Amino acid sequence: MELEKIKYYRSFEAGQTVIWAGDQMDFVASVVSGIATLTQTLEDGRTQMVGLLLPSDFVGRPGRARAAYNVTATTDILMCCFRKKPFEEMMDRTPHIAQRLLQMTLDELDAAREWMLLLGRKTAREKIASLLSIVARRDASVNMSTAAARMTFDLPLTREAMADYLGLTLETVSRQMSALKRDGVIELQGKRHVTVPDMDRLLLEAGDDSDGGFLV
Amino acid sequence: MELEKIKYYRSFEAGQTVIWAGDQMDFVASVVSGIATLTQTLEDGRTQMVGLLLPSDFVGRPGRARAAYNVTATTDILMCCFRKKPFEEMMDRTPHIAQRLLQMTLDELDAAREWMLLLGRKTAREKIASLLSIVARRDASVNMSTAAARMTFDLPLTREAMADYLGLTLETVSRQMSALKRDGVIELQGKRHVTVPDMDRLLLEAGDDSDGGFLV
DNA sequence: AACAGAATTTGACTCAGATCAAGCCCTTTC
DNA sequence: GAAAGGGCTTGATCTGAGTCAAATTCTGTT
Repeated sequence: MELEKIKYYRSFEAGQTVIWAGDQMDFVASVVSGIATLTQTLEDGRTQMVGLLLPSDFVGRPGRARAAYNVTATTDILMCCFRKKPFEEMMDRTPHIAQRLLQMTLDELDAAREWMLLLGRKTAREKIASLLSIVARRDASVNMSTAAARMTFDLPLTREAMADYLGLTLETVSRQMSALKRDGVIELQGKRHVTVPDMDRLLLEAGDDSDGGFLV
Repeated sequence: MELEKIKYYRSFEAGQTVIWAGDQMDFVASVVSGIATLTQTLEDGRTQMVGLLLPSDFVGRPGRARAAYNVTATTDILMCCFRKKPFEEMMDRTPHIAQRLLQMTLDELDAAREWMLLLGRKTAREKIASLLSIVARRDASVNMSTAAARMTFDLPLTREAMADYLGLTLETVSRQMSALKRDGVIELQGKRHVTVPDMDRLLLEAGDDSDGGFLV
């Protein structure tokens, strides 16, 4: 594909900021490996994560000069970048790219709206359960494990990052994790490694309709 | 334009439901006049508005059979509809449409993310002030009035709809409206007609960076 | 192995916003 | 013009999550 010619790679270490909101951003990129976060902040420092970037996710917006959000590497991360100008020109010539990007953006919009419901209306416990089931689900799709059975994964986020994602404080996140553990909904090996003995139970705690339509 | 040939109009009265989440949806549409809302609900009835549809906004998703959200007319509304099948075929043939749709979707995504910050991190007072400034801003762009001066508009939403948008209860909305009035940030003529004597003051109360980048 | 610093947990207390409960203000309607 | 109902306001009280403040556990380092 023609895109190959204009791509290059950049890597960032865990904790590094990839882009600051408001900065000039002359490339678009997609995540190859690792995890990054999109965050917004109020000037007094309150911060809200507005997106989680997983491998294959796209960053940047054609037709916009400046970054709208902070992008931070949560783990070591490798990104595949395209200079924006050539990318935009190619998009004009190759309808397929715009269509693909449209599908991805619509998926992100759905995920954002799902998250609005969570932020606006769910309790702290439901929020935590929702986040855990999303991470579990993603892991399941990668490891093609069976759906409702026992399930194990690593949390890719610190308690603080979880709090920023869920619109909570890190103390509340910690308390609710402890509560879910005490109630047998999850088991913890260390702080980050989680086992879910009964996925349906977790989904129930998340408060969604049982079908579950998260994307992220 | 070729789209003209497959379009038709539908109108709905204030309060009517345009589409239920989960329903078959064999058309896409754009709002001609009036206002509609996109809402999501948890099965116990908690509801969160995830989008506000104003004239020129687009509803529906190419490549998806069922509606993801409830769409409700807040005012009498006129929509311009296209049957989905022909619309999708046309999108394949006409790259321009996909590109235009991509821009609109990216704008919606930005708005959704701005709203995530509001839902996750703002206080009730800031939420109300934010909503008022968005409505005021939209009105200003329609009526091309000057920016920071005295400004007057009608709220297109009931207190309950405001609550669903902001992730609050209608009592809290009412109390905060009263508080903003008491503090001279807004003036009320009746329940729905609002005057903002000092737009900068309102923006300050909304807690955003002073530049303000809301889209909706 | 002991130390330093970060990440996390836990406790005590506070408070913003929810809940429950009247009551008020408009329209509409009979 | 009385009644009825929807939309809104206001008050009293309750509570879930925030805040402040220590512990505790984990990790990497010297």
